[in-house]
Amino acid sequence: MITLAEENYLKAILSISLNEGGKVSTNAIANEIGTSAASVSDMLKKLQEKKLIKYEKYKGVELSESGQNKAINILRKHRLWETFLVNKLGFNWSEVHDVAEQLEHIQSAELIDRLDIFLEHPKFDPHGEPIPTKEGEIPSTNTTPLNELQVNTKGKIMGVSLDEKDFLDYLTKLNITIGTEITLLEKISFDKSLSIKIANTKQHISNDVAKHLLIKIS
Amino acid sequence: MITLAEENYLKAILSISLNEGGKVSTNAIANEIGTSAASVSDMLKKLQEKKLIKYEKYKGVELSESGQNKAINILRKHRLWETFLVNKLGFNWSEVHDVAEQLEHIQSAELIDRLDIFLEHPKFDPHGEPIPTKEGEIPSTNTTPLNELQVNTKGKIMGVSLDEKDFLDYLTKLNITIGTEITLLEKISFDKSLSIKIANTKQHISNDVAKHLLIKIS
DNA sequence: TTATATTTTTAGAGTAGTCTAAAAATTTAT
DNA sequence: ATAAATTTTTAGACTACTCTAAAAATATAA
Repeated sequence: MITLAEENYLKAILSISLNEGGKVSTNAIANEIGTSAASVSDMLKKLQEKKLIKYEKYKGVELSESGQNKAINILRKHRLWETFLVNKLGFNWSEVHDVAEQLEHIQSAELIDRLDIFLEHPKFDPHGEPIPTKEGEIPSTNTTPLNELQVNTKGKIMGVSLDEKDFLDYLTKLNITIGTEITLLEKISFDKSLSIKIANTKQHISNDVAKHLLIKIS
Repeated sequence: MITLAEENYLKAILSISLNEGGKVSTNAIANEIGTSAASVSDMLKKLQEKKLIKYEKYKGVELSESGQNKAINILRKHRLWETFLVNKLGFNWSEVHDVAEQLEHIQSAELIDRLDIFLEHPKFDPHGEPIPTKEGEIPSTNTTPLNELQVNTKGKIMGVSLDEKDFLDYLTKLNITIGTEITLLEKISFDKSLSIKIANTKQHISNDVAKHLLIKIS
């Protein structure tokens, strides 16, 4: 049986390796989970014994096949629950993360199968992130972070790569949501901030915001 | 903050006192939770310190007002989730207990408010048990266990007071469900078993089954 | 390439919850 | 009303997870 703490470690390792690729460091995990490096070191030993990770002391860690399956399943559950909370219960996209973090640990494959059916097999969650399939595939989205686009490129916002209330509420204030058409007007080299056009209105956003906006070029 | 274990103790104490009334014994709790009396004794001290129960050594325990509020809220969550699982996800009434036992611990008042709205403010769960209100009222049902009825009484099954798979599957096999019209034909004094009539068919059930069938006399 | 800084691990300890065995209190029965 | 049975509590120990402080390993930089 897998414990709640173990599930959170697997999830953290998956999340980091999806963002950075390659082996994951002890410190990166500690930072992601909000715990000490010592605790992480301890837990890595346990996960190693359960064959959920491949781990060599001082050399970093990666998920084993069974560990990756478990982690992807948690991600699937998280994104399905977020979809439920927004599409069925009427939550705002900025309000669902914390509750989904609890719901993702509910143990029942049947429940998730039925939830998936009830939601009519959604492909993306309310933040535009792809929902892993039951078989553990994470569909790729073919999008580019806004800050990597060339000036004068036009595109559509397909998703956001950060699920934090303040960020999402700020986007809402800027009239930015999934599906919004956007044009990159200018890149300021000094602070990497961007001028953009949304619904014929010119706006200015920081690089920190832009890098979490996933664009499909049109 | 209240822990998962503490929530389960409060729930157990509420459940026992709803069934038996009066103070609850250490052994009764140990039995309900499936743990040792020693563990219960330990936990009662902690709950006492948090003012969730009124407890005197060797004298039994009852919920404090705040403890009762918390326990009733857990019961409300359990029954709302069971309703969701059956009414929206299509689970059978015999399959929902274990998942609801997990879901009842999700911490979010907003979630439960919205779930209640989504389900259109159900008054009863799939087993006919009343769903406590947000204010902590448990509506009374005015029903009588089948085994306490007099011979030749006619009535309707309004609920069942036991949420166990085997029991519920057996009822389904007997064509017994919420709303079923039933007539008590005969009480066998030897083993307290009963002859009943359902949909013009005569059937025979044990006292153990009958006592969990809640009847409204018609 | 040797010293310094950073990262990671180990050591030792604390909390929450559990257990068994034994002691203490209460209840029941003669 | 005292002995026996039952219930409850205490004592001591174990697991899972966490922490801080110190030691060990690795990476960086003069």
